[in-house]
Amino acid sequence: MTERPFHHGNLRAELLERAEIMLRQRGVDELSLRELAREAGVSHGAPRTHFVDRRALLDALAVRGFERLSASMQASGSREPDDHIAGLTASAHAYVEFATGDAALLEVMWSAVKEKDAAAEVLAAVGQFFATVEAQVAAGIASGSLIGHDVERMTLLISATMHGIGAFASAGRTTPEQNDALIDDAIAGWSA
Amino acid sequence: MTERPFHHGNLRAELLERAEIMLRQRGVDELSLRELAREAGVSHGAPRTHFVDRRALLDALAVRGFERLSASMQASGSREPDDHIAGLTASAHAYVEFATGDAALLEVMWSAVKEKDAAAEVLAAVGQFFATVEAQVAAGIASGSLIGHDVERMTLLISATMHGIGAFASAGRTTPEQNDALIDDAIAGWSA
DNA sequence: CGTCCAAAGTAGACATTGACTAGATAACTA
DNA sequence: TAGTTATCTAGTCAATGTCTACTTTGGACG
Repeated sequence: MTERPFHHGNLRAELLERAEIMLRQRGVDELSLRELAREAGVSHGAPRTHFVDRRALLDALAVRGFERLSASMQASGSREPDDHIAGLTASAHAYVEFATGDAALLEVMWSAVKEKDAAAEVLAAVGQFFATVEAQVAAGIASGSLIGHDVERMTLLISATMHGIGAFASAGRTTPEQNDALIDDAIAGWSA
Repeated sequence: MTERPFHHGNLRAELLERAEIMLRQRGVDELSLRELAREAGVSHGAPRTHFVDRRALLDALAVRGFERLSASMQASGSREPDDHIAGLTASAHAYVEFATGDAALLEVMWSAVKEKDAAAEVLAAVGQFFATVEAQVAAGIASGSLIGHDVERMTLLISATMHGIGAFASAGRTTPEQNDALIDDAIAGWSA
């Protein structure tokens, strides 16, 4: 019988880890701090040391989520350094994949951004996300393969469309094949 | 002192009414059945007669929401019976307006659709929503002012884009002027 | 008109949860 | 080694959703 030590040693990380899994399996509403603590084998008050309240945990999850999403989109997009349209398409695919694979987390992410007094780290993380898209859009416009003069406007439009397709996909309104088609249609409409 | 009668007489309607307001003011998380009952001046168990559980109330709100949204979009869209592009644009504006004015409700609506075992009435309501968009899209394609051969595909794409713009708008990522510009840009890309 | 019944609402209970507090314990540091 | 601080425990509290047994009301029906 391994005695459980007083100090967990890595509680914060484990809570985030387990929370992400629980989120994926059961959604935000079922995410309970106490249950998380139970699973991690600590007392119900322990999480408070690392997260002042439930929202702080969700904010931390949101930040991690945006980081992972941005990284994934950047990786996908840069696999085709010469064809910006293909890169943007790959990036959009990555977004939609994230939206279906981690629907609840994505909700948490945008909902954290939406909060009246959103945390600074969350805003920074969204900023990084938009910056990722903007870089690809800017490259596309600069190379002449994307229409539109205003980079910011195009970035918003493309982000919004990705977001919408992802939302429908995660709502089960579309099939994977339809998602691909929608992404292609969308980007085709804005290609020069 | 008006004695409160045992029978409220119209509790179900009043609960929905108050819930919608509370949703608008404080979001889903703050929506409490007990508080609703208190405000309506009934006991905490009374709502159970009309809504088996919290989710049933949210489902009912979702249905009402979709009905109102669909009606609003239909009204906006049909104000320009000859110009289908203008009609679609007006319809999109109506969606975004709904998204900003009733952000929490819209969340409840899509979240109700997303539920594993979504209620039949909810699915019917979403169906009506999509049918509304589809009618406008079909008219646009038939008249030759909208590109695309596949009505369903175009309906999904346009719905998703509206949804995305609405989401960003309600998240405060865009200004009203930007919303207008985004809608115009999007539809312009798909105009023949 | 009186009786009976189903619908509507009451009131109390229960488990669960997020939040807060005081105190115990371990780890680091000077 | 002593003191300080971060970490965790355990107890408490109010609020909530849900459930159940009971009461009240309005209407249908003989």
